[in-house]
Amino acid sequence: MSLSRIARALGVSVTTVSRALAGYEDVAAATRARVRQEAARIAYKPNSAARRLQGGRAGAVGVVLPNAAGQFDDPFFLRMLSAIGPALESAALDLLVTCARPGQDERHAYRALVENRKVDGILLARTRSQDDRIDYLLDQDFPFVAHGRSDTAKPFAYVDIDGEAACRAATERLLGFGHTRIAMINAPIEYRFAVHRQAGWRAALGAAGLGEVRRGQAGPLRHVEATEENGFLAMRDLLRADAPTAVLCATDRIAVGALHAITDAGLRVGHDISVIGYDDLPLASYTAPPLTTIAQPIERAARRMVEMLRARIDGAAPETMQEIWPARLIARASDGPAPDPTATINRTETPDDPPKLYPS
Amino acid sequence: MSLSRIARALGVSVTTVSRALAGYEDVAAATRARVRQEAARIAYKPNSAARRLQGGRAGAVGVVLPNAAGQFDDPFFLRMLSAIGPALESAALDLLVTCARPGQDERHAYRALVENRKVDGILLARTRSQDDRIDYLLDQDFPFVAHGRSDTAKPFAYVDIDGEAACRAATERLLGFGHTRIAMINAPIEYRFAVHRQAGWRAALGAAGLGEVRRGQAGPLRHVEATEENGFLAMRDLLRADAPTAVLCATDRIAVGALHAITDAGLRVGHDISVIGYDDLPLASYTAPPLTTIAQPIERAARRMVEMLRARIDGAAPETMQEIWPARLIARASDGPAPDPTATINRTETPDDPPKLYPS
DNA sequence: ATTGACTTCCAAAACGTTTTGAATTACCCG
DNA sequence: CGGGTAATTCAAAACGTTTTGGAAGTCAAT
Repeated sequence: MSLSRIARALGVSVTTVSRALAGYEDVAAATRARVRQEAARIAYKPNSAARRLQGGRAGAVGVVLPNAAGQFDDPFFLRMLSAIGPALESAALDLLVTCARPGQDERHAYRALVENRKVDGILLARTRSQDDRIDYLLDQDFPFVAHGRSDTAKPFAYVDIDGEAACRAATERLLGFGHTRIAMINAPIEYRFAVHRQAGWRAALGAAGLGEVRRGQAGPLRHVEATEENGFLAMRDLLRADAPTAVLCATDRIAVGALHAITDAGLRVGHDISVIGYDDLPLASYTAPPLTTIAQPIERAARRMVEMLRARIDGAAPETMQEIWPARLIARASDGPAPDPTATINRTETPDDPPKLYPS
Repeated sequence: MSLSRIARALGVSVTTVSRALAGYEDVAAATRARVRQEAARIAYKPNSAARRLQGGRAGAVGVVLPNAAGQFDDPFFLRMLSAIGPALESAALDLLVTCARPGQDERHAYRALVENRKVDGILLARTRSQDDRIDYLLDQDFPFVAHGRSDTAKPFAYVDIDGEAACRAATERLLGFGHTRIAMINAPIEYRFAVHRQAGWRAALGAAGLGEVRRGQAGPLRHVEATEENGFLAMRDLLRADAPTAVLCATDRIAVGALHAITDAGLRVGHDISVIGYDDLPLASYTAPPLTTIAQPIERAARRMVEMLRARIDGAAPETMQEIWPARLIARASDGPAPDPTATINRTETPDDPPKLYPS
């Protein structure tokens, strides 16, 4: 109704209008100007459905949010979205968001996106070692970029953060403080990021001669879906069973729960027990005490993922699009020197000297 | 390429295939069955662009996320999205997400959605009293549903939470504890929810005979964009200038910052100063101490908004789609009886008895 | 005057649906 | 056997764009 309307008003053909607006050289400068002016006058906006139908491209990119506790409700996804949005906009791509519970729902969501040609490419996060979604997309030869690695035969494009190095550094920091019983509360091990973070932690323990990591030994280990509540429960359990003096948490949300369990037990975070988180949520500066944590450049990674996806959509090969970026430890007040062993003995009782959160 | 492919394979017309799959009665049962079978065999999926072009509908709904601190990064939006997603899916509508900084960017984003016919309707949240977006959409007669009210001449569809009643109840609770200097750290007053929450707080103070709400009087008041940091700064300022014994925070994120400022000053939350938040983030159970706060049924509201939007898209009038739902106070441990006045006098010094966060 | 090269324009096809209006066939009734 | 009704099918148009493959016109060189 609209290109044709301009065409009619000006007495030229639809083709000419189309090409004038697209800036082709084969339309006279004068005509182009007239077309442009009329288009502006009636505030012409191309119909995106028509454009897509003709062009064979959806002009959109898809993201499927995992709709489950510890997943989608994680601020992580908001940060990703907030960076993806503007990056896509500058590429004139729309962002199609779907929600799906991990499992069958999720497979269905990806199939719907691909098969109905609703999007030209997909961004996905929180990769798993064995990842349905990635297997499917590789199998379909559909352009996608992941945040995180996965175990696959064929290569695919990803940006990942080096959680292994980061967690190794964090653990070494704790070792440097003199801790010898350093627990980890990790996310479920099927997530690839959990594998890496755990590997870093374990490597640091091993290098320090605390290699035999078994229950009751140098490195007690728990796996939970990453919510505050699960962090709380896991920490409470650790306090009962394993008596670590330091805990590395796979996410800040876990750490928040852990902090709570520790204070709840009458222990002082940063004195009796050190805690290090991962994510550097805005919140992390405002826990009690402020959380030492690991910051990842999520926004920058997301922007890079969009760049990669555009290249993939244009047919570029994924082999050269595999990047691993460093994370950075942010030292705050939730960790510190290992406690004097004698002080730790009666740790289950309320200490005589109650916690003083912000020593002046 | 696809309806026609089935048609060719079966030796019938495209029309017949289309109508068979759509379930029209005017195609013979036998034919319908054959078509269905062939469609299933080649895994036929309609091309959504073609469908949209023909139908004149976008088959999608838009959400513009405000990309600014204290806004988009608020878990509030994630909760909304996670409820909107499934609700739309059952209506076979896509969700188009755009990010935009409030201001010119934002206007542009809404115009793009409407003018390029990318969506059939829009959902928006965090309404302002004078709201560009709403004015524009009303002016364009474009279907939309808001989370929150606004000052407009024409009626529009919304679901809102009764923040006024909730904040009035929360303030009354504090009054019942014997507090007489009850501050509020509110979000910027241009947000409609801030207006309501403030009105509830003020009404309760007024009814208690503490009506003269002025600086230095019964109800010190601050306005900040809703981040932890701003909550922290505002609370610190309040402690210096106004010495309230209780603080009502417009959001949990503000409350988290406020808690921090209070403990930082050597005061005990729930004893020296009571704090009540608003949102009931998952986090709220895991602050120190656990936060008394107000819970809103965001997910249910979001689902209802989708229902309304579908009706609006189908042409229903907005007058009957204006609902205000109650919120609910969740009592935890961050509030309690007003402190003995004599104890409050030397509140700026570190108390002899340091805070004990979790009294047994 | 013819040829060739440019410049400028356009008709028509294509993308994959849905809808409209009509054609064809089959059947029953008088 | 003619006429009407019902059941089934389909050709064509429409949605709004982009692309393809010329066509028409102009100009300069031959």
